[in-house]
Amino acid sequence: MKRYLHSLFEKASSRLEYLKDLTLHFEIPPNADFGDLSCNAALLLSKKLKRNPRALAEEILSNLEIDKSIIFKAEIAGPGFINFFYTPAYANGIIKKILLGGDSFGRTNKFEGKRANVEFVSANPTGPLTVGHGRNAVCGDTIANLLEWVGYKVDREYYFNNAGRQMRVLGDSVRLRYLELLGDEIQFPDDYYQGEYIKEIAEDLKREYGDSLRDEPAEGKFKNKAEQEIFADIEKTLSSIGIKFALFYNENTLYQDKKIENLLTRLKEKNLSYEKDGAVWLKFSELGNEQDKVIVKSTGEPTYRLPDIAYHITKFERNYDLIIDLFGSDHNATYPDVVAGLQALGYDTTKMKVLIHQFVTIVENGEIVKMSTRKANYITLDELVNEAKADVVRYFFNMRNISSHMNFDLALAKKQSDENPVFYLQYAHARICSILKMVSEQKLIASTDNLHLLNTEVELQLVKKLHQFSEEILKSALQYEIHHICVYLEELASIFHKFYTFCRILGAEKDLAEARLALAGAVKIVIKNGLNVLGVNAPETM
RNA sequence: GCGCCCAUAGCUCAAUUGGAUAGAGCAAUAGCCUUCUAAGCUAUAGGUUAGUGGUUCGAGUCCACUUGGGCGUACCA
Repeated sequence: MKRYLHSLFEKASSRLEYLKDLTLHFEIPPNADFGDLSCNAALLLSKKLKRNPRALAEEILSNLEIDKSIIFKAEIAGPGFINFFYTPAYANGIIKKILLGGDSFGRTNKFEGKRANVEFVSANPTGPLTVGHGRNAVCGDTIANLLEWVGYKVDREYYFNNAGRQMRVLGDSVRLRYLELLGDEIQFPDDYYQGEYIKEIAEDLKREYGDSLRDEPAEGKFKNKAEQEIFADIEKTLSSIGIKFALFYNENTLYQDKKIENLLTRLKEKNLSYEKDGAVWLKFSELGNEQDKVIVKSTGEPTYRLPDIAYHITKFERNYDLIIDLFGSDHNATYPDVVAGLQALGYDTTKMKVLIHQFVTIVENGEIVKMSTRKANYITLDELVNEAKADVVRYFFNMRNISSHMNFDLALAKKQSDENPVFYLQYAHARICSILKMVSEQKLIASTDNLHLLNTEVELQLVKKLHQFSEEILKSALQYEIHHICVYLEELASIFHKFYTFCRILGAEKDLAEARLALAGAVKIVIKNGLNVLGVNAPETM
């Protein structure tokens, strides 16, 4: 429909000069009295042309050659909006399109042939994933889904580091717990990993090797075993909420492949780095950032910025058209340096999109739970999934704008209460499935032959809501804002539940029943496809 | 101190490049199951969009300041 309206304005612009360099926006008005689509062109132009907006609207409207079979009414309202009203015949056409499109209705090929890389989670294997990681995991996966729905070929990627101080401490934590199991007296430092899982890993080692690891260094079997077991758990947790990564990129390979070394050379050649106090510094201040930062410590060890830049270079070398990083807000100070570095080296950073999500505040019994992997003070994602079900967890994280600070009330999540609207959506889907089962025993078959019989208020509303789905997908994908899908689905389900209450199928006259059946079938497809994007199941019964 | 993010109904959150009467769910109150699943529907109530000023035809949205919170601000990642 928007395409049609654009073409109308296109034609009119041959007579009205001022329409030529205007980017038109059609939006869905807040109120049905204002039509199905609304255009604020006159309001925008009135400022530029210094003319009365309503008069401008009159002039524009009289120059539009509207096809009455598509739009039966177009009128000026309020300060100068032009409101368009669809004919029911046009509106009903969407039902056929949806039934025809089926599982892929809503997909577009806008970005066909393009490749995207979405990096998310990227937690180092030092402990189980927490509820805090859940938001990153779910949102990242859903963004990847959305990109696939608009045509991208998407690689989900997990970046991790199994070297460095954190991992040394991890290995030594396991070593101490192992010695403890052998009966040694140990001093377990406060800043070591306190979690029970460390003891479990130590037990596994004892079972496997007996006491033969007494003189094993922390960074040998202890660290390796820890990494291996923790990573296995992380993958299992992710898989329990339907997330599977195509690629795991280990920071170590950057050293093995000499990418760090090469990067240092390039930075030096470009005169972007210098030595001071025995360390290597990068001239971030010259690149527009706050201050110069150390990239190689005086000990010879790189800081995280250097491998981060090297890592992103590999993404550019792998020729992605779109590179997405999803981080928690604790990274908001680090990514500008990485971007600046890449840009200085000549990479097209407009291909990159860094998304920052705000933290989840865990609330239990009215108190805020502070989480720390080190102190073993956390609630794992596993616990949450076990108690609240994967669908609830996914929906909960999907339904909020990632830039909003969200509270997660554990008690509520565990209760599986109506607080979580995912049931509302799933219930709508289950109700439709139930109807379909019923009618198959009768002699009713969904038909699009008599859609004009769908003429009650709620039926028309439902049809018009269906029109918006494809656009919601596209808009959400372009803005990387997944919560729009949830808002849309809740609105759709709400109208459907009204329809279910007021528009009976069984018992209605045959032609009407079959038309309503077609409408219900279309709603089922859209709800299922929407939930599919969110990674949430659409159950047939509840 | 400085930087980024945030503040909307009792609670959790929406609000389409700045647009029309700020909307949902939960909680509350009052109704609706002999008829396709009541995890549903209907109705009522709930707001100085943290505060003050500014920009303009028009501000929850943009700007300035104030207040309150989150995250950063390392030769940690």
